[in-house]
Amino acid sequence: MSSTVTAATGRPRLFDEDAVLTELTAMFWRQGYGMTSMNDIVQASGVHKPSLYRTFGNKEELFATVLRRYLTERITAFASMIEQAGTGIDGVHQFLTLFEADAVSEHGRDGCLIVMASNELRGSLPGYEFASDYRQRMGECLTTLISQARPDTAPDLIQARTDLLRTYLLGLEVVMRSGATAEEIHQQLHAMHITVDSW
Amino acid sequence: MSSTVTAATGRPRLFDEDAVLTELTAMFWRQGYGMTSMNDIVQASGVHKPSLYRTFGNKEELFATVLRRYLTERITAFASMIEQAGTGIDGVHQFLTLFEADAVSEHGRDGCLIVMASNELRGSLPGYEFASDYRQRMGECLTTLISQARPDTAPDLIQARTDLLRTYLLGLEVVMRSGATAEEIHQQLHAMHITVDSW
DNA sequence: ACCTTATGCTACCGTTCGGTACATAACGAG
DNA sequence: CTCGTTATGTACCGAACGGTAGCATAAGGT
Repeated sequence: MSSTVTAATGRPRLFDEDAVLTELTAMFWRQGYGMTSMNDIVQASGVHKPSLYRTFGNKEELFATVLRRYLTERITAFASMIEQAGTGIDGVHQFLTLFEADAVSEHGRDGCLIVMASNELRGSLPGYEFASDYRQRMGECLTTLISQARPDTAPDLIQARTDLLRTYLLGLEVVMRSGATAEEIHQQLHAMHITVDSW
Repeated sequence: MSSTVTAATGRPRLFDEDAVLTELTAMFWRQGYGMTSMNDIVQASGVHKPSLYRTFGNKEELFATVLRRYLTERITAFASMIEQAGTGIDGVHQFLTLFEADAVSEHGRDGCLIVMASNELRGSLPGYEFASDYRQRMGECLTTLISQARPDTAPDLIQARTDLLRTYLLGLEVVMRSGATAEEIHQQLHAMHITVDSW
């Protein structure tokens, strides 16, 4: 008897599932959920509708898959920035600079997909439940960063600084998506650099 | 020959245009633009479709009207909060408390309509150009508040504090819309209270 | 009274939406 | 070679979308 893995018989699929998800992530990110039709998705992915439905379920499940994938990648990138930034107060400044570089990039201009989804969709659709998860994971990363900046800070204060920085960054993602220039984003971050100096 | 002003003859309309706009504002605010159909609008307003189109144009123009109206009301409410809050650092704390009271209200849970619109729609539709206007007017109000808090502060620092507070409040509106509890919002604002104390 | 103007309302338009039947093509297993 | 399985692609479905034509009617002005 073979293992529990069933043999993958039948015609192999011609498209790369991961590449398709990457393409569709960019599209949802740009246009939002409601403004992206299944025909748009077919055209962008090059995969015909029945194959999409067989592979990803319906539009809603497809979007949930995209969001899940985006969330893990985003948090990974976030953690990577914090690791790169190093420790001490300079680490926080470094992190803000890394965040800015990401913010003014091509995708950065579109803000955050999770923030966009939680703003557009309420309850009845996916994207909503991802927002609190995103906030929490973001908070864990920032707590690490802030703890390393001033190791002997009281936990309450670390928590407060984490909340401040996190909510501020969420606001910045809104600003980014609403069409701010690179200079404007730079100026916004300057305000946070000054605040960090008082920590 | 009469004057250039044409006489307003004919049957007067039966519905209150302003009341309808109020109702539709709440609806768009809850559901977003894309998720609100014209049939939803007909049902919510009690006005039939042809009357709506005659009065407000098409769906897009109707939404623009709603946004414009919301923007002025929102800024007025914002300025009113700042006026109520008074001067000094206590004034800033007062303002944050007033903001919190508004945030946990029924409409407050839906965040900000402008933020929602600028997140959902990009360029091709209204809501986008309102975002920068909203940010600027919000900034003017906050500059007043912050200038009154510490009258002898350098303009650069006032600008930085304005940027920080404004972007933070935008982030808070995202948090509000993504389903945060009243306690969570209170905790978030605590972080800003602490920061304000260092000003 | 009469004409003008705008109304409420029904029914409908063409288009696009998300989602599917169906026939066929490419594999592995016997 | 045949059979079962899974993918592909065309063509299509009913429903919902935003938007309108048309008509009887109600409220002015003169």
